[in-house]
Amino acid sequence: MVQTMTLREQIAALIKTGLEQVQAAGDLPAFEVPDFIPIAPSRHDSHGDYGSPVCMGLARVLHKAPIQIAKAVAAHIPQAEFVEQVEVAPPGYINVKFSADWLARQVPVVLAAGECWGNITLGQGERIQVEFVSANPTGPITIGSARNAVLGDTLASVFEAAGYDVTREYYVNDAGSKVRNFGASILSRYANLLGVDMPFPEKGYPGDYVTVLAQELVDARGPHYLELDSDAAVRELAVWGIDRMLEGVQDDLAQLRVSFDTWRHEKSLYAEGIFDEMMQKLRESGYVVEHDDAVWFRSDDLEKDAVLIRSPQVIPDPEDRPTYLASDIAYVWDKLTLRGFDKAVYIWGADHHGDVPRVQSAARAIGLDVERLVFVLYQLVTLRRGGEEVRMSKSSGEFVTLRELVDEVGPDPIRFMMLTRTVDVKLDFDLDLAVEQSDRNPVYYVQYAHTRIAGVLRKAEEEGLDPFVTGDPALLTHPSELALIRKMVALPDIIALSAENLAPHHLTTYASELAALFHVFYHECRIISLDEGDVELTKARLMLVRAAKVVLARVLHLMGMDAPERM
RNA sequence: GCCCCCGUAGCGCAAUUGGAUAGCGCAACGGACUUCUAAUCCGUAGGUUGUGAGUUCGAAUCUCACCGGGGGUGCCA
Repeated sequence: MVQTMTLREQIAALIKTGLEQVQAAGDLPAFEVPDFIPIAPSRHDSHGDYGSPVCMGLARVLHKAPIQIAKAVAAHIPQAEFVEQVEVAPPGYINVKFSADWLARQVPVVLAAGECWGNITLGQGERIQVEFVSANPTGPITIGSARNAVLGDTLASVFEAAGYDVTREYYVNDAGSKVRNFGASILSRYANLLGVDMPFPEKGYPGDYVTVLAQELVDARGPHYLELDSDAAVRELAVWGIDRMLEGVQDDLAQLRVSFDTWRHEKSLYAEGIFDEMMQKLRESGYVVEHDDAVWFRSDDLEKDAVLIRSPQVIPDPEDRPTYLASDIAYVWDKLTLRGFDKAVYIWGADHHGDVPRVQSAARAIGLDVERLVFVLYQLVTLRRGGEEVRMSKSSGEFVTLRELVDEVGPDPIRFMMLTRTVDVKLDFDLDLAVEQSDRNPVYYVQYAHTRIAGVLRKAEEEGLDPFVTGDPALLTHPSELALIRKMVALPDIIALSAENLAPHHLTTYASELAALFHVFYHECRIISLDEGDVELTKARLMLVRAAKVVLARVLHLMGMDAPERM
């Protein structure tokens, strides 16, 4: 069950019709109907459920008071099943109030939709690729990447719900000098373990995990790699090490309930000739210049040129060739042309914001529509322990791994905390607070609502009632029941909002509000009553809480969280 | 030097993207369990949205300047 129009869109359509009809009827002079009609949920009950200030904007063109325009328009807004009343409020709002009957009747609709509740057709099957995490495979996943992982995965889920055909991809940076340093780091540790002195590379990776890898090698292969030519050994060990790290990355992310459809290796862009194809294109169209022992990408929409590749001669082995921008351009070409995605979404830390114009400009240079590139830049995570900031970097060898954190607090609190804030704000991750399992942690508030419903349904069964009864929705008339349903029917709009604005944090706000309305309802209305006169009401309310449970589970699952039956 | 992000109640953050009376959670204070899980609910208190101008019917939101905090970038030029 997929909704083709969200409530917001339906209301916009009604008002649009009103705007057209009022002119056709000659009640207002001719004017151009705006293609975007602002509609927002009302913040006060006296304003109905949704309101639109569209007539305020028309006051100037029509030289009339907004309230008069609103009245004239409102008179031409057609009837709709879900609308009880269209009201005009000063200074010129058009407010729409939902019909209570209609709201109650949405309960079985939600139940019928089940885990599909909230799905919309916004994306119209467009193929969208979300590339995220893509951390260098030269070490384990850190907490810094956790925000990326959660944002990317959740956004991908939101896109799926919004009707896109989604691919989750991890880009493996397995070419270039970092990889060589990684291999050399392993070799040096390996040699040391075997009692052979070998200097540690200047830009090597000092973390303990490298020594662990080296030990593994010693155990498995003995001194084999010392017998090889050291270049060959480094090369072999780099490939082996990266494979080993990727296994760990995949595993760690799985613990956070993040997984990928595809893993694209940077090296394969060279092996498949995509890199050469792209360079060829750029050369032909004159975007490439060579000077100072480097190849530059030159474009009028960049203030400065950007380094494409460090050495002008095309060296066959990408590991010997620090490439800067070039791989990224080949990769865009791969995404949008060779593999035919309609859109490519990049989830990047704000420290990469400088790369955005370069990639955009390069995409334009190879003839791609920049609108197809979507960048989500999030502010970085700072980690606190005991009130003190923990600096992290793989090259310093000091960091807190995702694995450690997940083992300690579980995936749900991490996911919720990473999602709560907008991407624009820096995230302070307080390890002490994350560990704390108390009501200071809003995660449990939402999950508890789900658990409570599960408890009620179990209780119903114990009392000999059928928890899956179909009741009469018309009996659901209590204000707290209707408030809960109002929130339930808003989910499709929340999904649209999150997808359009690349803002998955709306899900956490929504989940908390939904849970709050359930808790209020729970206090004000007894669900299971064994009184003879309450038989029908009990059925109706069991049906309502079951639907509420469906919506809570849906939004929790969209966020990649568990919807527990017990806590 | 230039670029990006942030500044909203004591603290941490929202505000459907320019709309009505700026919300939520912690923390504080006062209430509610012989009841389907109190990890809950109800109430009280807390604000010149960093400062100053501008844009307009209307600004937390857009523009400019300044003040604070964070991050990027500057070898060619």
